[in-house]
Amino acid sequence: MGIAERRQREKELRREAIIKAATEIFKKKGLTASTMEEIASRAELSKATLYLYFTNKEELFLAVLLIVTEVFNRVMAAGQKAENSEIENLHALGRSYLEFYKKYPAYYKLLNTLDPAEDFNYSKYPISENLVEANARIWETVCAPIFLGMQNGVFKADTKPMQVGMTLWMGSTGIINLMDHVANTSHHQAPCDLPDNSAMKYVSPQECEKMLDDLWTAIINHMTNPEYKSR
Amino acid sequence: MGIAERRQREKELRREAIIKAATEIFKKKGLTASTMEEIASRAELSKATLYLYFTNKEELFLAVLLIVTEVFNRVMAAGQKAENSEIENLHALGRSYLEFYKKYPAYYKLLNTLDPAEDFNYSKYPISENLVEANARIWETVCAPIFLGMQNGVFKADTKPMQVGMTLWMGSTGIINLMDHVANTSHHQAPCDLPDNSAMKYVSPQECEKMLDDLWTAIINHMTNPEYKSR
Amino acid sequence: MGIAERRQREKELRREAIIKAATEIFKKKGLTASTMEEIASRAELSKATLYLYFTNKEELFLAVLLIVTEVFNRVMAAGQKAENSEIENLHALGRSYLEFYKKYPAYYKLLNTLDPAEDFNYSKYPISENLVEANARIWETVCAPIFLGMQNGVFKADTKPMQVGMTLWMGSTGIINLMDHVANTSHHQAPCDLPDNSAMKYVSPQECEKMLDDLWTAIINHMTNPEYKSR
Amino acid sequence: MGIAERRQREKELRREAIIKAATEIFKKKGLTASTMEEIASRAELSKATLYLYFTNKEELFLAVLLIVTEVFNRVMAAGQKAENSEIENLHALGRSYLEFYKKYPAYYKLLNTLDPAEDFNYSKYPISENLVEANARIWETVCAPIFLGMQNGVFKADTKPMQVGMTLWMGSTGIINLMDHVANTSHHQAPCDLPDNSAMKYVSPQECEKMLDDLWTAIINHMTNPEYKSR
DNA sequence: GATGAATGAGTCTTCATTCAT
DNA sequence: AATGAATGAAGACTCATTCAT
Repeated sequence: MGIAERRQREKELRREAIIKAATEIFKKKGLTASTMEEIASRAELSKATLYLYFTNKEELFLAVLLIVTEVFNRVMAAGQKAENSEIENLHALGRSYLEFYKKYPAYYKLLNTLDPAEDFNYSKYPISENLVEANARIWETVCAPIFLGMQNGVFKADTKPMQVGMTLWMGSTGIINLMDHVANTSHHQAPCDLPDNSAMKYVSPQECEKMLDDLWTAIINHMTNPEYKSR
Repeated sequence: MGIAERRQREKELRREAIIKAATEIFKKKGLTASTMEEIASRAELSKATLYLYFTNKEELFLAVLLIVTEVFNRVMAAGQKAENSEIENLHALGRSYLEFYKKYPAYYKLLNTLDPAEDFNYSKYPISENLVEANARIWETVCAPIFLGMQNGVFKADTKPMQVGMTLWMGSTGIINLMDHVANTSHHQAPCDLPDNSAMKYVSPQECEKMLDDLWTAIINHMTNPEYKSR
Repeated sequence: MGIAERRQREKELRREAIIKAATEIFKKKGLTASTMEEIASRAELSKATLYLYFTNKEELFLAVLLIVTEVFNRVMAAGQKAENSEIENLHALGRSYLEFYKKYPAYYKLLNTLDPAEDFNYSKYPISENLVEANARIWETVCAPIFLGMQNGVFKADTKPMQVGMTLWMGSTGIINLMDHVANTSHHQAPCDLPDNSAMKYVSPQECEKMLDDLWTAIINHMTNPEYKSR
Repeated sequence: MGIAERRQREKELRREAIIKAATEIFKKKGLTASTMEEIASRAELSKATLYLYFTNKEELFLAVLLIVTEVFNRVMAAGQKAENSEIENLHALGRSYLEFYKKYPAYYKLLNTLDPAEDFNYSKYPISENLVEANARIWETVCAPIFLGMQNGVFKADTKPMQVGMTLWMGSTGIINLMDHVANTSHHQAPCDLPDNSAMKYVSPQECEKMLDDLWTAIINHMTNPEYKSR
């Protein structure tokens, strides 16, 4: 009995190893420029082996995307606690997003910089359904505290959940992109001629985190009914 | 005007035609997936001709990027007027960014969704210096009113220009991305199960524009000294 | 009967199952285009198992050919009866050939439409000797009544057995091919513009059988000494 | 003006060179086992060049088939003369077939031993229409004298043109195959144990030709009205 | 004995780039 | 200056075959 199970587990592990390798390569080069050869070599497997686990490059890409999205969901959901206030849970989402970026930078990058692959027909692959479902779950997680808050009267009645959700989302993404940019280019020359007190030239990661916090605070504050405002 | 000059002008026109064609293709497919064949055919030229104007695909890509950046600079600068207040000029930057997106969607997309081409060694190409320079000019344009405002006492002394600039930048990008996303997917189903008053389900482009305006207002307000605040 | 014997028998059965599966696939796609994967799957075995019974694809192909040839021999021989006249036995060969086609269409096809695989060095495989031997037996069967008839004075003394044999052979093959062609294409449109009485457009299988009979009759008649002619 | 024409002509020549090379390879190995590499190398061109002239291997194969069929048509039609009797023209068809085999053995082989490529969807390629048309023309050529002869009362009224045509066809093919077989194996050992007067062992090419002639004579005679019979 | 898993060696096809005209 | 033609160098994907269990 144990043998079959071990086999199964090993197979699962190998699948994950491939996905891990693929994640790195896809992150670096995008779908088109990544080669199965390179992914295989990074996974220390032969090219042909990849095809035992995935029908082709596109499907492997979707598998990667699915894992990334699921991990993302997990991280986001982990911060949500039923016993916390909606406001607290919303703030937690922001922190979780940041945490996700820090813990899985490759995943973050992949999620936010796909190449524009116009002819890629996702829907051809069964796995794409899981992906769509996982994406929907993201939105549910993000919007849940907003809805709850509206029902409980914490947030204003005219709040538009999707709008708020997207704003938080995109805004956070913008700032985290900034943080990432800063992290990766601090050793380059200054992008423009600034006055001499170069202390102000750059935004530190810490400052970015603060900006992120500010953004969420501002937006949440904006839709919170006065009697629930804390800060 | 002599023959040589006409020749020169025709050559310039052809170069631009190539860049125009390349822009469309690169936008649709990114650097790697675009082919010289397709670009040539769109420009109604032979593949070989492209190589008379650009040494290779990478250089053509940089040329496209340079044009895009320059147009962007032009649009951003066009809204700045010496006779206007710094606050007014800052707001104008936000409006110009939006205008750029609307007028040159292909350029906008290119500027914001490059594929991650790690091996692409820009610096190999002389043209990359122009690009770096053009990028620097963006920052100068964006930061100029902030600096000026600080010197004039309109903005708080502890304002960090780059930080503010980047926040405006990334935040705006986030919202415009959102708007673009909305524009391209408004016919799809709701991404999650929302309550029945579906009026609030989607963010309209108009709402996005408002969000953008709010963002700028909030940030500018934040750093403006009380005595200069208008709204 | 002991375990070893049962084992032996099971092994034989499995071998035959593989050959059966392979026959179908080879018939459909020829040697090169057939894959071990497909054969294995049709035999409901794993690919690796095939290699327990055959050293490689080529040898499996030869094994199939050998079986086919042996079955062919069996069918041809089955119609021959020592008590019958040579003329009767010759006619029986023609009927047997037709019977073989009808009973084992896949075998027939395989025997008559091999792909031209020039590099395939049969002689490398021991089994090829059996095959050569089996092929020789075909000729013996076919030529035997001719020789006998010549010895008995039934057939003319200047008859050339091989020539007659081959003529019968190839002629029959031609007609059976025709029959097969007709069977597989009767639903298509007429291959050329024929006059309206389309009754004559096609050759029915029955007509083909008649043609076959006529061919044999004509050839046999041709070499039969007048005093033995029956029809 | 001359330049463009020369270009055009050279291009046509190159196309033919590729088809020539492909014919040889396809004849030897069939569609599946032939490689573009080998064809290219035989044509003394690079692999990629083949793709300038044909969209893929299948289309190249069809192009080869089309050429072969057209040459065949040409050879068959060349023997037909309006001033000759229908009987004479029918005989000429048989001679032309033999001539085709002798002059273009590779073509003959290709036409008669295609591999069974079940999934090959010919109709996908525009060129397949030409092929279908060329095939139809074969039948028209073969059947024309039969029809004419029937109209003129030379052949019996109950003659079935297609049946006769196919019989001639397949019968001839059978005999020519035999001839080819003989030609290619005369150096092998005897396929069976024949008596010592081995003079009768083999059918000489000349004998084959005689057989062929006999076949046609027999069939034509069979359907000819008595008053027109010559031999 | 049977098989799941792995892979080396291709094979088709594409494409950036060069070159003769 | 422009281009048709040619090709070397990849890259996705396949498959016969091996091997550890």
